[in-house]
Amino acid sequence: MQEKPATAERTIKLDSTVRVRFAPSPTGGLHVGSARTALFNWLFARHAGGVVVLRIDDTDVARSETRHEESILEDLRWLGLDWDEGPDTGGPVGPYRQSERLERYRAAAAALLATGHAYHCFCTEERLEALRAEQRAAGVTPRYDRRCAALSSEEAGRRLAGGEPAAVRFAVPAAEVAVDDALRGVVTVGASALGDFIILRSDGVAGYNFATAVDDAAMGITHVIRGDDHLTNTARQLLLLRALDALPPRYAHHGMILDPEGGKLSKRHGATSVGEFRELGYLPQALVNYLALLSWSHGEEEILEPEHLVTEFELERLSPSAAAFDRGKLDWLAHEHVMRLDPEEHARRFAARLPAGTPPQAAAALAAAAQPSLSAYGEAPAFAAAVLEPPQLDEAAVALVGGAREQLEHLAEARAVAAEWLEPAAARALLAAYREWGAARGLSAKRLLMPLRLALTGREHGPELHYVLAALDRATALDRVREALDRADPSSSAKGARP
RNA sequence: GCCCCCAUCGUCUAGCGGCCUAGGACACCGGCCUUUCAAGCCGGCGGCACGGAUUCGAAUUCCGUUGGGGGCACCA
Repeated sequence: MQEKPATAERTIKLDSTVRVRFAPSPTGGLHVGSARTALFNWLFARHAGGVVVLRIDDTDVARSETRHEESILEDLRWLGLDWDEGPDTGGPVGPYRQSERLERYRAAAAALLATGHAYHCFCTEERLEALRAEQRAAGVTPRYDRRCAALSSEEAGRRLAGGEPAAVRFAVPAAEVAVDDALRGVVTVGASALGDFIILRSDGVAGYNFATAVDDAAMGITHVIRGDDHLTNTARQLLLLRALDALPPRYAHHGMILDPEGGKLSKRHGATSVGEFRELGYLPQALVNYLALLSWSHGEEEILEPEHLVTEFELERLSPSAAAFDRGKLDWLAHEHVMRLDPEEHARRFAARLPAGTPPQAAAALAAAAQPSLSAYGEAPAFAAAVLEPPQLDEAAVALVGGAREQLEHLAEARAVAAEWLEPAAARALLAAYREWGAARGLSAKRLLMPLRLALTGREHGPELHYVLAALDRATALDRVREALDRADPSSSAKGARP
């Protein structure tokens, strides 16, 4: 018996308002993969002027935790992905936690039982496990053998009345299911690959596919954008929706995120959760931009702010293939976003990452020095420490400093009569005068400045020197120069130390 | 094992039968700038997985192979 595609004749009304949902499971933090899926849904809905629903899929009672729900909401907010209806805000089709909707699932299951679309199953876990092992060994797709479907209603009723635990299974029709995917066209899944799955566990809690189908219908969800790992689930949900006589949403299955080697994304390759990227100090708009660019593109433009993404997003341009997570490209994009940030906003974020007690003048100078090169604010402490922490000069550095005594003493004199703190511009002017003075004596910029850098920071590399000078107060700068000179030639310290 | 999906530079992608001796971005390499390292700017390297078929013409369509990914729970 051939059956026509389920969705073809049941398309969503064109004039209906777009309604999408994020449906995270609170069994852990928000993964970048889930965040990207949420982002696509959000972009699609916001672009269309639609409604975003946040639904907590917490039917896994054993693994769901409130603290995870809270952290997911926090991560979503941090990313700027807001919702119109959800467990915190409420809404017309609530409640928005599946654990609070169990009665609805039971009622729907009862309806399916009554119409013969579902049946009670008394099989034990042990039997099911053995069955699966057997099937696997025989090289066939493991699936329920429908033993309990053959039970007469009298017998089932008798066993139920006797208190025997029973789950409810959906009777999958022996036909093919056609998923009309927005990105892939019609994908046909043989029902033989599905098996009669459980819609209500023996403890009375709904299974994932059932709760999802019931809620997508009850909440008026018009579009479901999700990873292609859900393709076979979609077939199940379509069957369920049809049995429930409900209109299915439009589905779009995008590709998944892979690790840099093309495998499954895992911790082995660094941060994988939104929370980790936040802690590393990435700008949320940068992570959003990067995630959007994995599987989606907009011409040659790559650096896009969230508002821009909303106006340009088109579902049809989502790629059906998988994409590897590239930390290098994320860092480049993040860097671009840092450079575009308002300098004051940047300085505020930078300073917030510095140790307590860092002088504001130092923080300001270092922030200005760092803006053209940072990718994430987690880099701030090390960037600042390289300048602020007492310098450690090695032998070579000491020798270089010793060879530049005259220049350094001249610079120290100039610094000694200047303000306690120098703005970067003032420091730059001071250095310009120093270079002029040196040039008149035939000293190259390098011979003037490298010894100074070494004396001040002990390092060959670092921010431009005027920022270094601006980050150190007068006393500290002078102490460092004198100390370095002292080490170069202790005997001349009396000469070197001027009032 | 069975079922499903995917397949353009190392990576993300543009390309939707002739505008393609395949464009952009990251990375990489080289140069410039420069007190250093970065950053920035300029240039270079580098790809249609393979085999058939359709067509006057294929990266673009179809079939197969190979490769990768996903699914196959009283998890979601």
